[in-house]
Amino acid sequence: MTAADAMRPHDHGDCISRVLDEAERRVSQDKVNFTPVRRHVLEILLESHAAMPAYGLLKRLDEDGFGSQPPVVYRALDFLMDQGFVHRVERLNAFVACMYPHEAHTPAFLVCRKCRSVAETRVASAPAALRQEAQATGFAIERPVMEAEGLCRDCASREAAPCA
Amino acid sequence: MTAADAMRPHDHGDCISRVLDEAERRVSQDKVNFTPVRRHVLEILLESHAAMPAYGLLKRLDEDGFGSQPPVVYRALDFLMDQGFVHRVERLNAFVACMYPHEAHTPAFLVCRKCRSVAETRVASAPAALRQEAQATGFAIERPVMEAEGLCRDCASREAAPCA
DNA sequence: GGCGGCATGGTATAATATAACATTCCATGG
DNA sequence: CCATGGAATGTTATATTATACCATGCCGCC
Repeated sequence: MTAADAMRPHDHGDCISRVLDEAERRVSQDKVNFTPVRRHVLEILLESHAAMPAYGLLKRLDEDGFGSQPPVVYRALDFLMDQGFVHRVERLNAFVACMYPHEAHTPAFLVCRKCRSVAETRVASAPAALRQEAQATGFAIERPVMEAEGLCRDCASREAAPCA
Repeated sequence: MTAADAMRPHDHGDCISRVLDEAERRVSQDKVNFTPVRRHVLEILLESHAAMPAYGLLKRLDEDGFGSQPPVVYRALDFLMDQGFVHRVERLNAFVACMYPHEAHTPAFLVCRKCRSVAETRVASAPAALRQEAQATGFAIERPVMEAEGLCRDCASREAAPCA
């Protein structure tokens, strides 16, 4: 699935089960502890390709009978990010399920400033200019952040014809 | 000045006056309104190459006799970002003075996760992979965000020899 | 059994950001 | 001259995001 695919209708059940399967596989392999809260947070995020703020997730957790306090969701998110199942979208202070949990990658996002939809794509590494600068200054890059804020196709057409 | 230079001692008064001069020039040219609060926020940010959180700036504004309420600083920052005099570092929810206010550019940052120092460099555009994805999905990129979290040279050496 | 590590539950509070409304100043046109 | 409208500011209140900290339970292991 590419980011372009994600923006079109598709069999979303597939996304969910592919990712969850991968998570389960890793659990048994790496002995990581895929507890109910953690799993549930991932499931919620997988319900859509949109980024969700921590407190949106927390509300869901509460409704679904898990804890209702901030640390609950932040702990689960920390775990899921460590495992690479979830990414943080810095521009939004929000979180998305990773669409490529089975392959190491540097994620990059297209973030619509209007509807806040998020498309994930993979890139090989940080931009060359940034890597060079890092090299020159002795800076060790650990986590590149690549995001682009803009307008998705749908919002752009709505902006062009505001009467719609 | 390159990011590498910023990380070394240098005549910092030069940085300040170069940037302020440019700001003044643009003010008269573009008829933008470089009011005292706005100017003071820029001056504070120019005091160092570090990123400063909004409430750190606000504290300074208050001490220096400008307003003490959040909107004061956020409005000034919005203005300065529109003018390209200030960038927002998403990873830190913090702000830095731009080191290249006289040239249009896409900024990119190296952000130390330990000391939170920030080095700015310029890149030509968003990474090719992201631009391609945008093209494919009809997404219009307006503001690329490129940051790399990691360890600066100083913090790395301190981490290696924690007894220091 | 006791100990250590890990996960959880929870309180409290810190840090970041915006909404909304009132006021002032001043350029511009009637 | 003065009305009017835009831009900047002042201020209150509140929303949103995040972490510090302490207590408890569970489980594997020596």
